[in-house]
Formats: sequence, C-alpha cells, structure tokens
Amino acid sequence: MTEVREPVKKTSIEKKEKIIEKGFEILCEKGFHNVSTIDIARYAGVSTGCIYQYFSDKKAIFVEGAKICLKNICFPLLEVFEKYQEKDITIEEFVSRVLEESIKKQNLSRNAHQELMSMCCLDEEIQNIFSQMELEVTKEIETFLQKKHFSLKNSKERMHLFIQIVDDYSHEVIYHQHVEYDYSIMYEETKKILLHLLKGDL
Amino acid sequence: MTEVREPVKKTSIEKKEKIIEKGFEILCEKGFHNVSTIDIARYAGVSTGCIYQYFSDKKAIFVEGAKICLKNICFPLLEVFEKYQEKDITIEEFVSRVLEESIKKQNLSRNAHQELMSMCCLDEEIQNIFSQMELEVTKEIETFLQKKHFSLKNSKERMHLFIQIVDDYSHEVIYHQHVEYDYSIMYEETKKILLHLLKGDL
Amino acid sequence: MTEVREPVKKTSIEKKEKIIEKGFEILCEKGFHNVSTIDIARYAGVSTGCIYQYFSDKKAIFVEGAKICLKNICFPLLEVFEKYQEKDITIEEFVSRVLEESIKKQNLSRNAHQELMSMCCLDEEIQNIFSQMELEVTKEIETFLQKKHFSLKNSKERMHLFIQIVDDYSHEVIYHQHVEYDYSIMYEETKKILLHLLKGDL
Amino acid sequence: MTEVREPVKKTSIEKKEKIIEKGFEILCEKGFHNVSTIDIARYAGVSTGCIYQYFSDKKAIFVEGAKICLKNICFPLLEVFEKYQEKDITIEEFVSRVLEESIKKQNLSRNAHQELMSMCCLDEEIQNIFSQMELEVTKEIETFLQKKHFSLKNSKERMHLFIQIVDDYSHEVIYHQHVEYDYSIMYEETKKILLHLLKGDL
DNA sequence: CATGAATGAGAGTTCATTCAT
DNA sequence: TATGAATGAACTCTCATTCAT
Repeated sequence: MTEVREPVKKTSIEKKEKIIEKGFEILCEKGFHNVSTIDIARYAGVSTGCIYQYFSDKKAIFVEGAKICLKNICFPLLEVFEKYQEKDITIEEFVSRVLEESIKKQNLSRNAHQELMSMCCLDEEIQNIFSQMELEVTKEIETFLQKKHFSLKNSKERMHLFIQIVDDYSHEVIYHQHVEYDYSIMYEETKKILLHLLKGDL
Repeated sequence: MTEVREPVKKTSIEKKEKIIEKGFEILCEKGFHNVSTIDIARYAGVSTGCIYQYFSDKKAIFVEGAKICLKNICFPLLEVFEKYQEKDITIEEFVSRVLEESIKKQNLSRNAHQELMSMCCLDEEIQNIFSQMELEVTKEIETFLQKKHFSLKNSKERMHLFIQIVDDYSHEVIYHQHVEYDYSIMYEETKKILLHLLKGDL
Repeated sequence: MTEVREPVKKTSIEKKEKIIEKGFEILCEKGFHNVSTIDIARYAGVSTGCIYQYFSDKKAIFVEGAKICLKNICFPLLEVFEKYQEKDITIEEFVSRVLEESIKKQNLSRNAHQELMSMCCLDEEIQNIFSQMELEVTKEIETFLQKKHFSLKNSKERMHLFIQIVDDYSHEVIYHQHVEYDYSIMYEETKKILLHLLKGDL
Repeated sequence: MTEVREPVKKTSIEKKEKIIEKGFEILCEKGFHNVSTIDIARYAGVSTGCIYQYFSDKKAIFVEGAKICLKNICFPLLEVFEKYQEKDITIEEFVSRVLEESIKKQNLSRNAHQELMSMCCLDEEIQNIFSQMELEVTKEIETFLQKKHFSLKNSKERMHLFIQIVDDYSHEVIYHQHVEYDYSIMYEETKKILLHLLKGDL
C-alpha cells in the first residue's frame, strides 16, 4: 500500500473534500459494490491516482463520508435539544421537532441511509462509528431532560429505544412507503411512544 | 443464462437444499460480495457447475435462502399467536412469549439478519419478500387480537410499530451488545411499549 | 475417452442416424460453437450419454453429418451426368441442369453450406472430405465428356474451375443476395463460362 | 461492458495496433474459438485488462483486424488498376498483374483468409465488411475499363464473377495444393476466363 | 444399453491498485 | 503532486465429457 498523505495546500484539501463528498454521494446512490474507483474519480473530477494519495483504499472514502453524513444527521437533532433547553417548550413539542428534523435530514441523504445500513451490518469500522454517534446523542438528550428537571428511570435504555424508534419512523416514512399505512396515524402513534419514553410513566 | 432444472431425484433435491442452506449460511457470514460461487460450491460440497443447474445465478441462492430464513423467523411468532389463541393467556404473557421466541430464532440465524438487511436495502426482490412477510405477520396478530376481543384503533400502523420494535429489540440483544445497556431493563421497557401498542391505551 | 461402440441392433442404428441427422441440422443452423451437446441430445431426442456411445466427441457428429451432406449435394450432380450420358442432350442443356440441380440442393441445406465452409477452413479432417468429393465429381464429369466424344485439354484443371464456379454461383444466389446484381444476368454469364470450360474453345 | 477508450499517447496507439496485429494473427492461425483472450494478450505482449481498454470484446479485435486485412488485400489490386490506367498496358497484361498481386497478398495473410471466410459465414458484421470491399473493387475496375474505352455489358455481374474467380484462384494456389493439379495450367485457364469477362465477347 | 446429474477446467470480463511519466 | 494507462488476480458462468444408477 502506497503511503497516504495528508494534504496541506488549500487546493489539495479541497480535492480531498471533493472526493469524500462526491465519492460518498455516488457510492450511496449506486451501492458500494456497483461503483468503481474510476467512477468515483470521474464523478469527483480527479484522477484515480489522486484518490490513492489521500485514501488507502475505496472503503476509506466511504468511511470518511459516513462520518460526515452521520454528523449531519445527528447535529440537527442535537441542535433541537440545545435550542429548546432554555426555552419554555413542552416535551410534546420537543418530540415533534425531533421527528420533523430527523425526517428532514434523512430526506437530504436518502440513499445514504440505505447504504450506511448495509455497510454497517458488514463492516465493524462503520458499526463503531454508528455506536459512537448513538452514545453522543444519548448523552445530549439526557442533559436536556435534566435541565428540564425530568429525572428518568432507566434513562440509557430508554434513550436507545427513543433513538431507534425515531430512526425507524423516519426511515419508514422516507423509503418503505407501504401503501397500506396511514402515515399521519403512524406519526401520532410514534409520538405517543416517544413521549411516554421521555415522561417515564409507561 | 443456461436453463435451470428442478431436481426430482431424492439425492438431487438434497443437493439443492444443501446449496441453499450452506450457501445462504456462508453468504450471510461473510457478506454477499465477499463470497464467490466457488466458495459456495466448496462449502456446500458440490461443484460450481452443479450450482448453476439449480440456480440461475448467485443471487438466486441468496433469495431462496432468504425466503426460508424469513419463514423460520416468522413461523415461530405465528405459532405463538396460534398457540395462545384458545388458551387463557394474558396479553402480558403473550408479549413475553413473542419477544423470547423472536430472540431464540434470530440467534439461530445470527449473521443472516445482518446480510438480509443489507441486501434488503439494495435489492428490490429481497425488499418485496420482506414486505410480504410483514403483511402476513400483521394479519396474524390482528386475528389473534380479535379472538381475544380486543378492538384496536389504528391497528395496521400499530402492528407495524409492534413488529419493528420486536425486531429492533432482538437484533440489539443479539448483535450490538452495547456494554452500557442493561438488557433486562431494555426488555422491560420494550415490553411496556409493546403492551401499550396492543392495549391501545397509550 | 470412453470406447465408442458401433450399434448393431436396429433401434440403436436408428438412434445413431437420428443423432447425425438432427445433430448436423442444428449444428449448421446455429453454428458449431453455439450449440452444446445437450442441445444436440435434446434435439435428437436422446440423452447426452447416448451420444458418447456412438461418437468420440462433438466434432465426430459434425463430420459424419458433413459426409452425408456432401454426398447429398454431389449425388444429384452425378445423377445429372448419368441421366444425360445416353440421351441426346446438348452441352448447353447439360450446363443448365447442373446449375439448377446445384441450387436446388444447396437450398435444401442452406445453413449447412455456411457451416461446412467454416469448418472446412479450420479443420483438416473436413478439408479432406471436401477434396475427396471434388475428385469424385471431377472424374464423373470427365467420363461424361468422353462418352460425348469431347476430348478436353487440361481437363482436370478445367473441371476444378467448373465445380468451383458452379458452387460460387449457387452460393451467391442463395445467400449473398446482393441487391445490386441481376441474378438472371449472373446466370447467363456463369453459363457462358461453364460452357466454354467444357467446350475447350476459350 | 466497460467503456472503451481511444488511445492518444503514441505508446498507447502502438499498443492498440499491436493488439490488432498480433491478435488477428493468432486468431486466424488457430481459429477464433480456439484462442482465448489470455492467449491474445500474451501473444501481443500486453495484459488482459489492457485489451479491454481498447476493445469491447474479443470479436472487436477480430473485426478491426479483418478490416485492415481486407484493405491490405484490396489495395494492391486497386493499385494495379490505377498504375495501368494511364500506361499502354494490354488487357492481357492487366489480368496477369491482378492474379499475381492477389496471390502475393494472400500469401502474406495465409490463415487470415481461412478464418475470415469462417467468420464471414457466421457473423453479419464481417459479412458486411466483405460486401463493402467487393463493391469498392468493382467500382474501381469499372472505372479502369471505361478509361480503356471498354464498354462492358452486364458489367456489375461480370465484375462479381471476376473478383470471385480471382479469389478462388489465389486461394486454391495457396492452400488446397491439390497434388493432381498443374497450377501453371490452372493459371492459364483462369486467365482466359478473366479476359473474356473483361472483353465481353464470351 | 440408456440416462442425465455432476464435474471442473477454462472461458470472457472486471476493477482495485500501481507506477512511469 | 497529478495523471491515467497498465496490470493481473479474481470474478461469474459455461459446457464437453464422465459415470453411477
């Protein structure tokens, strides 16, 4: 394996970022195994050789992209938490914001989520990134609840369920589109579960 | 594509079944794209040519395996429903049985679930199999509830959430093994949500 | 290579003949390399194993078929020679009959000729069969001419040209179908050449 | 099918040409179906991957080679026509030159002709290349004759016969080598036919 | 004798990675 | 640094041939 360099020149940094951005985009759109490094290079507007200057292999591009993508998904949620920590917002409104924000962000990276799930299942490195992110969000919500003077029993486990259900919901809304389901009802039912998870009176 | 034959002789049927069983096993364990047809043949104890007598291509083996695997996951659940339809079982006990059965079955096919999720995301054929199975289970639960004289509001959407959460739970228990979580607490919290989904008083 | 048996039972002889007939037919129609032994077996209504009882390999079927096919093409010509040896037929009429008969026969085995030419070029065994046949026809024409009291100078070489041109003509008429050519004119021009080859007064 | 690139660098152009030259050579020598892409690569001194950079598949190499080969066969003939258009050459001498040139060229590409005929019979693409070439030569001869003030009846059909017989002759001389024939006699007889075709007084 | 399931070497083709320019 | 032509191992799939039944 050729030595991987870290770019220092401004133009080089931009090049690396371009590869991550465009590379992750096309990898997610077409699926990791259906995209060649030549495709990535062409799509990012660089040469194949250039890719191997900044990345050890094809997977590394995906991993870098995944990290950024997850941050982009998580940060809006974290922002919601922060935004409403000081304000006089009800828990009900909070849950609504979280769901809305989650859908909004997943919509921005439709295919990304599919491919992320795929890779997550098969690749330990990606799995760890996921875990790490979940922990961060979990902590943030707990802080939020404490500030709101909610003392939650079994908070860690409930937060996990909370995140999982938020994720399931937005995933279902965006992709599956089961024709049999009424998504406004699904929304209400999901909200009820989330609320009870936060309120602790299940 | 060479014609695909359906085996009639007993030994041939066994051979086809062996390819599905062993093939699906190794495909799930190592990931679809990390296993060659030669690997599958060797692992199943047949020749590569033999594989192409009964399957049009590599994916066909996975699809056949996936169908059986999903049946194996779903049937135990359906059995639970049937088993307790006539008996004097409480809803609480019912939910416990469902969770236990779900974990038991997923344990039998650890890696399968990971690879299934992967492929499900990327392949429409697998997606449809999943959808079909969910519908079947949904109907079965509804029948069960009717026999128990529960009339459920928003039943379809709740059933979807029910199945999803059961699946999340057993998946989490088996794979993620987040060290931070207390799985007996997770179990209790999950049960509470499931119960409320069935009772309708959320 | 398993021993090849010569069939003795009547049904077996019929089976071998069926394989040659049907096998050669499909080999010519689709091209030697585009037909598998399984195709041949199915088309001839026998098992693949059966083929290897009477033929050492796939090529052997083609060779046997080619021999018969060439006989079928040559014999009608030879018949023409014989038929008109005793009768009071003019050389002009004779040439017409030869051309007509040649076309008629090639029409009966359209694709055969194409595939024969292909194989002839690449395979010495087929080449020899061709040479042998040409010699036979050559001799026959000479005999015919002697009976008609034509003593021909350079007869062997002229006969070769004769056969070649007859073959070219019928091949052109049947396959090429160049839209630019008027085939009745081609017929007349060809006849003139052939006549002069026989008459010796070129 | 991976995209096919057109080489621009001098070394790459040479590489592509090498593949055509050497590839066509070995394909003709051993027969299209008896040569693998690995054989071609090895014989041309490149990697298998390199072949697929410049050619969509194995057949494409053959087609490119065939085009060049046919040009090499036809151009010397066309040159003969041009060369003697202005000069005070007799038709008799002209025919001699054509036959000599045809043999000379076919000798340079012995096996090519065999394989070309094979493929021509089975592949429409090659057939078309052949037809195209024949038309070109036909036109050229007609032009030649007009300049010599020969007005030929049935010129198209006669030109077709002319080309066919030239081809037959040189093919026979080079390959068949029937021991029974005296090739100097064959030469004289062929010349007579060709002359009469041009002179129109058959 | 007949069968056709099984074999496995070998086919054409792809693509992550390298390296001379 | 940047390039993209070149590499060749590895892939999926085919089919002439064999052999247990």
